[in-house]
Amino acid sequence: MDLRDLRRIHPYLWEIPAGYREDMRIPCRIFASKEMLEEIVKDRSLEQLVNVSALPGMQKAAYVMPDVHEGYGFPIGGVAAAAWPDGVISPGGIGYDINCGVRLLKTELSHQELQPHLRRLGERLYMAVPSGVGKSGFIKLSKEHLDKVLEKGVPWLADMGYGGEEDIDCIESRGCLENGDPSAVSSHAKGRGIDQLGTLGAGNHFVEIDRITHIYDQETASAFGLFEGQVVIQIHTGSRGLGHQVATDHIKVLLGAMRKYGITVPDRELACAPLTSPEGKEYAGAMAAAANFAWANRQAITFFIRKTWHEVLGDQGGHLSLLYDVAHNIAKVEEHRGEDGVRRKMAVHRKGATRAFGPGHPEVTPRYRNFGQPVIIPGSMGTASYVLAGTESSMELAFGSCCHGAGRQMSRHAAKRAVRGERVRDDLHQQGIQVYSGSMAGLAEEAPMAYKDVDAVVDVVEAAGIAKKVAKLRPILVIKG
DNA sequence: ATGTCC
Repeated sequence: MDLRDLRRIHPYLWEIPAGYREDMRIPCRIFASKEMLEEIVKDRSLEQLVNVSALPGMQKAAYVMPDVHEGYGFPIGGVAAAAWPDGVISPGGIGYDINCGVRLLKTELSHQELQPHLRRLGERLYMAVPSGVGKSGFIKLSKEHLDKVLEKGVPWLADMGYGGEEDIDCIESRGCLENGDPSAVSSHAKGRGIDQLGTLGAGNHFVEIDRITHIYDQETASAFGLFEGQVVIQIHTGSRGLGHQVATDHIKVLLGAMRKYGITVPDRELACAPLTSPEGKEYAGAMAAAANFAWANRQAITFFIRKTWHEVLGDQGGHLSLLYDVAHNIAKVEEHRGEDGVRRKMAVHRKGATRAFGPGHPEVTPRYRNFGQPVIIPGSMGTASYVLAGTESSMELAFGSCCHGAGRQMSRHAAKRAVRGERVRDDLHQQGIQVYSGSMAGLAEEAPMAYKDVDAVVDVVEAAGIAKKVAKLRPILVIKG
């Protein structure tokens, strides 16, 4: 993509007009500073965005966030909405890690209070939350109970003793998409997932203990229960092997089904089917089931973190309450205004993008409704993370969405060539950050240098008006696959 | 992201 093909709408919003390529149905919009855009045009992410704008039923505009980079079919950091019921659903717009997401637990302790216990806590947490590719967990589910997880998500797991109503209330969609369909999930996918509840996985997934170093918005922070110096815990993981297999299985089916519906796409990786077709509904049901599994996974990890926390800290530890749990790889049917200003149902695909509903939205729990939905933005290892709040203007500017993290700027391969894992670990230790990881190669792939500057990414989404800063976090201890 | 190639 050439910078000259882009029109500047605002200082932090750019557009590729719908006439740029013949098959575009809607324009493409990019949230970025000029400096970021100069980097973004270097990979294929904007070509991929233009491809997305050509899918049947696309509404208003296809968006990318400042943390955008190339992905499978759709760019990571992308948001696109297909009209209900005439549009399509595309697994490439959701990603292989269905409902990859982040939750944040609030502690009642300050950094100083935790410090004497940190080493023991890190060692114990590393044992309590199994990490690494293919690792299994401590929960033994029967096939019948796995189906319950796939169908009912966190509310079922909470009934089994792994959480409470106050957790459910602070999860996007209350931890359950109602169309979760266990019968659309292959036995192969179920076999991969059955022993993986309560496991972290690998790659950029982590459990991280942070401290709040800055409050930007005192009123919202108080409503969210956040204060300066507070220790908080982030959990970043998804649907593990189960979600990956669901994506693999259904992409194959959809590739074969497109001809039947007369759909042509500019890239095979955009395989899709009409939302109301049997194949589209089957994928949507399987995706929802995998999403429910991912929420249940983050809930199970929360259970084991709470258990470990209390074992190490006793009564002094206090309660670990959930701030919020956000999905950043998911498609959901929501109501939004189209380009004509008329509200209609759409299947909003967010791939490496976070829902950021504004104040007053009925989908946001009453406890936060006056302030906007909490949005959790994890940085790369060793860098800051943020808690943001959704804004009213995000609803109009980007279907109520914002960025999801720092965003890669270096491939995994390039990162491994550039730095050794031992060096990354030692550098983090120098900064006072404890690292527990079973894979030095994994640490190299996730080195801070492999990621964009999260501070700059968050500054752009705030300046563009799609989220506002509430709190800044700095890492203390990180557990990785 | 992923039992990182059936």
